[in-house]
Amino acid sequence: MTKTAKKRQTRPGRIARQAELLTTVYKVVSEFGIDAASMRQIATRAKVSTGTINYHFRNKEKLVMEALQAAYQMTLPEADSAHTPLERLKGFAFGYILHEPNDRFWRFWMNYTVYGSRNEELRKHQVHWFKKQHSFWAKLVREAVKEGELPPHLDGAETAEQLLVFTHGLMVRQILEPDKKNQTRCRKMLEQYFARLEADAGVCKPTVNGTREVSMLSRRGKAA
Amino acid sequence: MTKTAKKRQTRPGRIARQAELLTTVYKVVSEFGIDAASMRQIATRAKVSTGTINYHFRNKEKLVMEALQAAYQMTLPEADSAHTPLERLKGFAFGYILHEPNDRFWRFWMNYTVYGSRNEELRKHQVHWFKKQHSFWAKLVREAVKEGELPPHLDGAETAEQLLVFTHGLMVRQILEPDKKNQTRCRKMLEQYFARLEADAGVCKPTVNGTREVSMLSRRGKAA
Amino acid sequence: MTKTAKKRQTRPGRIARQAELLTTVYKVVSEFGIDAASMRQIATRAKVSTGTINYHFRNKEKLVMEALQAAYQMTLPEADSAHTPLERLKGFAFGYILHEPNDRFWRFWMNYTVYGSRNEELRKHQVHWFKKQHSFWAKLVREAVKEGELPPHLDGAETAEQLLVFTHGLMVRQILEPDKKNQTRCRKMLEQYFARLEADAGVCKPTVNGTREVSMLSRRGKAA
Amino acid sequence: MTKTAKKRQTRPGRIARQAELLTTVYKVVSEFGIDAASMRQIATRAKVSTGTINYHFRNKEKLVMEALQAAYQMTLPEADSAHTPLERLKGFAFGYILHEPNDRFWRFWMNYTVYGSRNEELRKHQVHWFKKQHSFWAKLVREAVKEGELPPHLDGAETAEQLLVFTHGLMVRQILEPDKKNQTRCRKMLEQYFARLEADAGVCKPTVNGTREVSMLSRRGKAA
DNA sequence: TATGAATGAGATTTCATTCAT
DNA sequence: TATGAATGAAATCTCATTCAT
Repeated sequence: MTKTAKKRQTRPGRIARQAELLTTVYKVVSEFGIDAASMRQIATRAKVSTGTINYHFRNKEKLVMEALQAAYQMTLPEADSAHTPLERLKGFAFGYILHEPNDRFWRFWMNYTVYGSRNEELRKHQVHWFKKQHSFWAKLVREAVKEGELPPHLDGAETAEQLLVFTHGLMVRQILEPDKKNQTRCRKMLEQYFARLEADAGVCKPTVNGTREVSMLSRRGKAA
Repeated sequence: MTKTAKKRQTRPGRIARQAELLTTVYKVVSEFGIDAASMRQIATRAKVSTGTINYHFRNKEKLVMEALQAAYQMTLPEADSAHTPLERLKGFAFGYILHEPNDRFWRFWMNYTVYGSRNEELRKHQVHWFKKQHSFWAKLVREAVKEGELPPHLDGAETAEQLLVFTHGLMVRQILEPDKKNQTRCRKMLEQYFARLEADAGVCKPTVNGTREVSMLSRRGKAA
Repeated sequence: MTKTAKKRQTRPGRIARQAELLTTVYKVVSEFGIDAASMRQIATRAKVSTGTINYHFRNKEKLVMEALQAAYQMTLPEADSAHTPLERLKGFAFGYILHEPNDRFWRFWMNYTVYGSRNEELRKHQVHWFKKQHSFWAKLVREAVKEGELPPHLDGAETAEQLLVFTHGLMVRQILEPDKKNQTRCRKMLEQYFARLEADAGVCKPTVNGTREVSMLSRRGKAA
Repeated sequence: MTKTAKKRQTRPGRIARQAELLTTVYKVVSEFGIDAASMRQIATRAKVSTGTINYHFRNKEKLVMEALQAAYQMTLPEADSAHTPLERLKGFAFGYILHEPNDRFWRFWMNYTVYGSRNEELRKHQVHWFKKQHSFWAKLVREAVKEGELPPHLDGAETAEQLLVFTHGLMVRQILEPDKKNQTRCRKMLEQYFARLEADAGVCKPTVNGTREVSMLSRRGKAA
């Protein structure tokens, strides 16, 4: 077989072309799902030939994986400063409330995730990005705690994970009913989630009153 | 030719045959996803011919819809008594922690849900069942409140919806990493969720006044 | 093989049932064509099971053949008296002008004819009926000539055949454009055809003036 | 496995390939009819894969339509000069007398026409070509009248239409009985048709005055 | 690099027919 | 007689991928 991985050098022009392509992939997949998005459809929409796609990306699977990668890179790193850690965390979390154009990303993400349940390579890939996201959110939580925006007893990793679970749940909810009304409801639920977090999430593990006091203190400390 | 009349065994009757088929569908779809589950594969696994499937169910879409219906009917109505409302609610919620064999149902559910984002009929179908589930959980919450198992200020519908969102999020999390360790972590998160719920989720909607002492105490402590 | 032609006796009740069935066949085929008319569709429309059809008629081909037979028998033998031969001939010929419900018969006939071009048995069958029709029309022409309704020089067989050709052409024309306007035009063409026939078709073979006179005589004879 | 790369020969180019394919379609359909001509059969006969056909033509319907188009373009425009208008008209009309290889075209045409009775798009297509043909014949009739080859009272459009009807009828007749003997008979009928046309069809539309004595005489005789 | 015609496997679906009841 | 579930072959069409240009 001539499957001897001809490593292609990155050359100028090539990158722009590829980025365009990946954007198309991500659009088409978000609309039709991975299985139903055909290479021809993608090629047509991207205004290249099918041959070109298979030339650049070995096959469909690789193409989709690279598209996820690119999508993540487009979406995630809007990590600017000029905002407090909590504001930034909220910014990311509310990104899960679907609205043009970010819903495309999440639709793609959902398709990819579910598809991953029957393709180990894709799943690993997805987990990799999930972990990155998780640790980033955890860091933000810790910073927010340090700056007194969140109660001090909150564990970064744990709080981040729970928040991620909740936001993923919201996404499922919105995919189930993608109308405006439901989006508003979901936004409210997320606001409540944060309200509870900021006010007092001390109940979570330490049901003893001792810890509770700490929580109260922290609130007062904030009020002071 | 080997056309030596393969004598068909006495047929198991229409209903039995259909139930068998739907079980197979649900297995295959949970493993491969809706698009990747081919009619032939389903037929082979169910040991019928492809013609038989299309004879009973008009087409793939209808088949999958009926499979969901059947799966729901198998899974949901384990609404026994002999348990308190909260126990029963927990029972349902912890059903979202994947473990053989119920994980199959949820994998199927996830595939169906995501698929529904590009098939209005399926989506409607899914929403229908979601609403049923939601109102059932809401009822359980209200009963639990009435019996003092949950804080009095909790709104049935709202609490149920938030819980559903969280459990759906847990499901996504488990599909992303379907190993034992993660399942344990998810179970813990759900336990914490309930702990918080039982103890005091009073921040969310603090509009109620003075019914449950414990809750109120904690509030007062906060106010102090 | 158990293909030992179980000759089924004709029993009361059976005939009515069969007639009903054949009518349905003929309706369905006229709408969809022979290939596209499925046994299931016919069965459903006739409100019997597919098994019943295959029980009565060995297979689809036989079924369609019997349907033509039945259709011919329904359509053709409206050979009453109380009309002059020419009137009756016209009656048959104008039957080729499509209008509910006789158009169904001709649509069926056309499908059958074209289908016959790749099925010798059906073709033979069709030819058989065509010949019957032809000789009947020829007889009517001869009678019309005898009674002075048509010019004396007309040959029965030949005139009938030409008329049949023309009417078949009209049918094709009407299938091509099945609107009212075209039907009217076709009717006019047929009227003209008859006008020419009655007036003087003497030109056809004998271009000499001699025969022409005869023609004139016959007309006068009628007027006298 | 015998997957030993069957080297494809250098491809004959898009247009050549398509023309080849359409010729095959037209052959196969003329033999088996539209419904019975399977894509696979066509593919096999054309020595391409089924994929190739569906790549070039979207689907069977489009394929058949293009085949008719191509067939028309191959058959019709043999409009040379060096012949008088009447000769050319006769040339076209006698084209309806089936004989290799033009019978293929007419078989195809008949199948297409009948099929059109249940497919509006095909029917429209067929009507379009019919109209073209009709206006061309009408023009020839007018030219023939002008040159004195045909009686002056003949209306171009009407005469052409009647002639077309007759020839279509002859085609049906020949499909019904496709043997030599019948072909000869049909040819004779067409000759007679022309003979009558050339001599005097003055009865049809007696609105003209006095040009052709014979015709007028016969009319007067009738009036007397 | 890029193209797009060509491929052939495989997907869904339909169909005439069989046969246990 | 009559039924209708079951069959498996075959039909149409789609798809990822290859490869000569």
